[in-house]
Amino acid sequence: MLSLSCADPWPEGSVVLEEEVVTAAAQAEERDACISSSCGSDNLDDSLTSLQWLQDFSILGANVPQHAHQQPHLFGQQLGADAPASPLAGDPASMGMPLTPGKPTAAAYSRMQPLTGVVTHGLCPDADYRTDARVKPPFSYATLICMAMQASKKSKITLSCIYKWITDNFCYYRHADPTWQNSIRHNLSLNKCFIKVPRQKDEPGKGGFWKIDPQYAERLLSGSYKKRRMPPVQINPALQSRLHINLQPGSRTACTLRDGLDVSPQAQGLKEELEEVTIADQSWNPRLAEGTMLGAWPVVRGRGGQKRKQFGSRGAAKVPRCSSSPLLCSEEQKEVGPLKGDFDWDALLDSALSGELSLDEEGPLSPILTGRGGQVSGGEAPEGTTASPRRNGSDFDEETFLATAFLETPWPGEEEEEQSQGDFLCNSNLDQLFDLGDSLHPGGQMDPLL
DNA sequence: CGTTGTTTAGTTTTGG
DNA sequence: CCAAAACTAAACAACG
Repeated sequence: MLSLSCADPWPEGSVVLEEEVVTAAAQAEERDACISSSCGSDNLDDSLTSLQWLQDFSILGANVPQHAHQQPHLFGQQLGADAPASPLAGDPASMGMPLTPGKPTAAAYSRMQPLTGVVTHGLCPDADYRTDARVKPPFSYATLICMAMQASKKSKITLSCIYKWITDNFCYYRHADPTWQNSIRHNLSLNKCFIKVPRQKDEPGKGGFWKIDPQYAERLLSGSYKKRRMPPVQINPALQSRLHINLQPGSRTACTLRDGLDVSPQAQGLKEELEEVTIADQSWNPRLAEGTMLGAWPVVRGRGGQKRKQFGSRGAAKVPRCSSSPLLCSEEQKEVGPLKGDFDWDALLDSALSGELSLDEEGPLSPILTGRGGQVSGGEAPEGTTASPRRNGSDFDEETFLATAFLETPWPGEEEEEQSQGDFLCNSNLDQLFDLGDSLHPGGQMDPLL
């Protein structure tokens, strides 16, 4: 019943490395990072950073042909289609938005698509989630949250930062009904993968921080994941109605990648899956797609959300359509900095794992057993033992696992944080991870545990 | 008052 | 067909 309510797939106790101690230093660090990012004055260089990232990414992809198909080029988009010079050119509403510079923004992903393995041919080149408000990103909320977390380069970020990252990187959400934020919050609260890190009393600002529960990152390595494809592309109803967009269902999304998918052997197997997945439209890395629960969307999903609910009931007014929105307080604006669109699953995982190993950003901390429940700031009995029925995260793990897979190599240029977060997932480890992944999905089969 | 966080409940989609 | 997962909606409390 609950969206993320699946019982904890992993019975083991949850070992949350870090106590919910948000040290002043950590906070300062976070702020600093934020300041130097999208919210900062240097954000004007968004395009440049994005390109830099893109380039780095492509290079990485090239270096790792074996896992090329794992590259996050899910954002089908033609290279260059989205001129970095105009980050949100396609989104009038986003004009002036301090796009999170550099790093894998949605657009960046789309841009690099052609540079990455498997899904580089005949894939849906039109979808640019960063600028196209009509297409709902194929990411689950959990994935979006994780992406934001990863992008922040910090193991923990605020809710507002998550909002910001999402709105900055996904045009759809800038125009979508604000209810998605409710879903984000719901996800954070419900998903076992996310841990709430209370804000220190002396720390100004509202709400706490959120981080990924290391135990889930760890479990990613165990291949404990299932797959589930995301629903079909959803046209932003709000935007659509607002702009009276003349959508041509299928035109944008109806693309196949059946042609020219000659990649690694593994890709072969994936290809089938891919076809299955992309047959409908969305085209991107099958693996990533699955990992992130992207997957094809067979049909335009005219989902119930709006069906059941009346817009404007109560959320309509609270959502900022633009990153500079009132959604964020000055402090939070800064926090968003690190979000720069930096999306490195490796780092994310690394961070999480490191955290578990007391390598969390907040400094060496002794691993602390804590229950997941955000409230649990201290140590609580391993929740994993008592699989909370309301907790879910299986897919998240899957997503993270897979997402991490393609990002086997750290982003060049991301050194700073990466290093600070430890090298737990060094190449060797990643290799293992990938090996596991491969072994788990022979022939494209993604359900080792199923 | 708005944001944040929790919780409950219903709907839709997907995979087995 | 069923269960699980993902999503949506909404009520409500706490907090700044």
